[in-house]
Amino acid sequence: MSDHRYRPDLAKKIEQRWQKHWQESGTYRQANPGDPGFDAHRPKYFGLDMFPYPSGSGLHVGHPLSYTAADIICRHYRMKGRNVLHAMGWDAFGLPAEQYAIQTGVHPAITTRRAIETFRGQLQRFGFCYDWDREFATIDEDYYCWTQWIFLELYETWFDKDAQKGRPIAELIAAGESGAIRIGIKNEPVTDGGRAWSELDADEKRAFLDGQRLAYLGEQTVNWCPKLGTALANEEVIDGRSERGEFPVVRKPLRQWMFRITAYADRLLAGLEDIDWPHSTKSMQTEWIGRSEGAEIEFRVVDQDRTLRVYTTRPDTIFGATYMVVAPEHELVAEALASNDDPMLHAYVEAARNRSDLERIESKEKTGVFTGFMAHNPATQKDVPIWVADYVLIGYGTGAIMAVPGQDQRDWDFAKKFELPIVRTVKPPADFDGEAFTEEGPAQNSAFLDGLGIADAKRGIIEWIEENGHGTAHVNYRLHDWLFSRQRYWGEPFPIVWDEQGRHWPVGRDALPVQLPEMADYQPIESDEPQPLLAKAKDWLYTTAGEAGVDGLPHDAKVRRESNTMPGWAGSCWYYLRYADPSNKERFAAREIEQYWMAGPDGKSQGVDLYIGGAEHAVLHLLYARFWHQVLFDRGHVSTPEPFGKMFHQGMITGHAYQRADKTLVPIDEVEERDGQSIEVATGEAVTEIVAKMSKSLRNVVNPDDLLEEWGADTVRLYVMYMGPLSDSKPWSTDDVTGMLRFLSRSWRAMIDVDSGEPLNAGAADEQTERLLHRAIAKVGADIEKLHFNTAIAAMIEFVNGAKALTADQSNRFVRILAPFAPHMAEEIWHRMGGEGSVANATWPAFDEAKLVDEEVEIAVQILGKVRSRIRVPSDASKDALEAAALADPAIVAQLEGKTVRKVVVVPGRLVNIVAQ
RNA sequence: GCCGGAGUGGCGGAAUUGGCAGACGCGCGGGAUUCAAAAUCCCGUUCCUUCACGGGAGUGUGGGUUCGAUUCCCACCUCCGGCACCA
Repeated sequence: MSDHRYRPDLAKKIEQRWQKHWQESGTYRQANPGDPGFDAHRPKYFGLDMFPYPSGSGLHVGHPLSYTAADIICRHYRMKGRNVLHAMGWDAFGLPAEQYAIQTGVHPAITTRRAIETFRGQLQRFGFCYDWDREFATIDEDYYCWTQWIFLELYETWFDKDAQKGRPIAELIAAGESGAIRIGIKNEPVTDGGRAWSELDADEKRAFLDGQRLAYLGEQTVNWCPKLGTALANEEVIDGRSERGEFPVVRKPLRQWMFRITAYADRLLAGLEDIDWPHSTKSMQTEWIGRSEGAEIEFRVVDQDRTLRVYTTRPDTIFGATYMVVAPEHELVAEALASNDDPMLHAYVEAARNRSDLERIESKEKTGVFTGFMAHNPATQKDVPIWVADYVLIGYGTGAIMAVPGQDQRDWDFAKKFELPIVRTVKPPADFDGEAFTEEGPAQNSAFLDGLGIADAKRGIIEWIEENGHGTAHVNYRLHDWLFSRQRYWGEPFPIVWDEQGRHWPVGRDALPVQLPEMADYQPIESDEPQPLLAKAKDWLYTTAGEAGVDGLPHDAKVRRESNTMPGWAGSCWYYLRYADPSNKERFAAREIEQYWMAGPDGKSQGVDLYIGGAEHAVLHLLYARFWHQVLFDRGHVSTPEPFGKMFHQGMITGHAYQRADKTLVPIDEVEERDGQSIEVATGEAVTEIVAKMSKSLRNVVNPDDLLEEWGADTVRLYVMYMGPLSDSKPWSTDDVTGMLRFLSRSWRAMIDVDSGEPLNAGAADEQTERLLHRAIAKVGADIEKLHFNTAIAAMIEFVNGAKALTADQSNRFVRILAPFAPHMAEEIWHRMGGEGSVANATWPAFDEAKLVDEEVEIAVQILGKVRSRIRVPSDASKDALEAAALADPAIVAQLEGKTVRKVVVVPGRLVNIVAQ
């Protein structure tokens, strides 16, 4: 009876022992520049995992998937001699934690800390090589102090358009004072025209500066979610519902803290070119930013003292603008309602207002009503009607368009329905039988533009528009400024106070953090009107300038704290920087430490070396974090222009479910296998097995704790990596896990005597085994770097299956390539074999190129592309030798009888193809 | 509708530059060991055809380029992800 076989029980014992040992001896602690024992000559590797949100329900199988991948990479580079930064922390502020606290009636500070404990415990049982000394949570005062500090940096930065760079507000003041800039009519900095800084009074100066800050108060139509009791960013609203909870969202004008992310639109686009990210994610960001070039054109409204400004990407078609359309929320509509009592108009606007975005999207049938106003088309000199219609959106461009039915299908549909005139200004080809013509063609019916192609016509008309004062060329973005305030409790307070005149003041850096007040009552106020929860904490809310640490006001001046909180994204925007230097009290991270881990010892690295995480954050976290990072870079606080040099998305782990004939789904526990058929127990009907998302309702969710209990961590790590390519979505199949346990068990048996538990050592090395080992070392190393973990594991399996008795030296090398994948087993064997220190610090084994090829190879001989025979030849056989050997092969000779050989194609080492007829 | 990605055995998947399709794992079949079972080990396992040797077909479908195509080109189908009246 062998007591030392590798089974789950032994695996768990080994795993617990080593996890304890690693923690106690600080095996995975990584020294920083300046620390004793730090080797500054080694290259760095910064492997980053997505910042987990510690929810009350614990880890999900998606976490171990991407975390194991990063763990293998980090362990591999460590063995290759790099300093590796790999840490874990907690994204702990935010709505879900607060919702969970409300459900359970326990304070979010408690539920969140508890959830963190659960998550940490679960992650530690996987044996990940995090440097736990670097752990922090966004709710730690030491951390959110710096989140507030970065907010103040954005507050004190303006974007210099000419330099395409964020600069300190102090430089803007200096430029004003020196006369280098003047203040234009739209309160923007200009070089000529406008007013001098000295002509402005104090309030005007303040308004000018506030209008330039990257963090500013904007009166905006925001996405208000009554159910969640908070406003949401555009990115958090999907089809008119909240991303979290899927509650209805309505539009509401609100004065809120905003980030001027639109100023960085071009920088955010340009930066994508320099980073190694999935193409799909780059294009999602590009589309989200939605840059387009065109013109803003002013149309005089007939008999009214106002103009109507439209944005168009096709100013060249202005001669075909036969009517105008404004969105129902456009201010001109309010004026129309006041001066026009047409019941149709009133009814339409009322209906449009009550129509949700969802309903608008669902029905593409064009609707609209004439407003009663006419606009003057400056190109045709004709007056055209202004309609209101909900196919024009208030949130894009100016909320108004010039309608050109001849060149725009939407306008065509509308014009047809309401019998509006259509003028084609681009000549379609003779055989064109479509409706609106949107392709390239010569201009017509367009006076001085006639005959020009679209690009030339655009240039010509923009010149004309600008010369005649009708408008200007304009670059438009779909991206909106980022709404940054939430009306909830569980978030970072803003480092801002309000004085009695209603002016806002920054809290001094020395007074940070502005602590989140303890509140017993954190129930949200479900309401149609925004009511920040922190306003209920009166003692905290009302204070003095001195107490709040505000410069520029008398010490005893009464102030009221900003009662909004930051959204969940705040903490995750910069956490990777804090991993570098998590306990720094003077700075978010010491300069030289940040520089080493982000830019590298040679300054050439583009931030994080590998960031593995889901694709669902493509336009949220990944865009926001880039924006903050670019601002910090412009202000000289970080050393790389981009935060994440390489990004990789893992696929989703799905589950199985069953489908009835009518396509409805059946949970897995309501189906039985009978005679090889899947039968729904309740009905006796046959159902088919399909792949479906894991969900509680289908009862196909896999719990990581159960997996660890049943198999042990090393087996589970191997299985999630072996399922398929990391980036693919793939179904969980518990039956397959056993294959990985068998592989580990065989590996163990190849190196350890299962009767005595002592390491095995064959007397002499078997040459074929040695070759297989070299091949495995080469393949595993190369595959890890390519993130091809499934084939790396297959290579190790092939080695173990093909190996004869191993020498101690062979075991020693094999256990080192196994170590990144199955670190506990590898550590155990390493020590039983008398290895020094931790296998995690052993060097990656070398291989000999010469041992990768066999001396003799079998190559295929084809006739007309079909394999007819195989011959064994020396692997370095020449072309001529191969051809001769192939033509001499008896099977080939027989096949060629009566045929003429026209050509022989020889690929050395691969095959011979004989063309014969 | 537009933009990505993907379609390979019963299942998950593998295939350097265009060069032996199905590595590796699961499952399944057969055998060894065992009183028996578990575990383990060995052999087999794309489909059709043949007693067999062998032959034929085959990487979503249809064409094309090539001595040779899972790989390149064209058209189409299906699935997944994203965007969607963006002027």
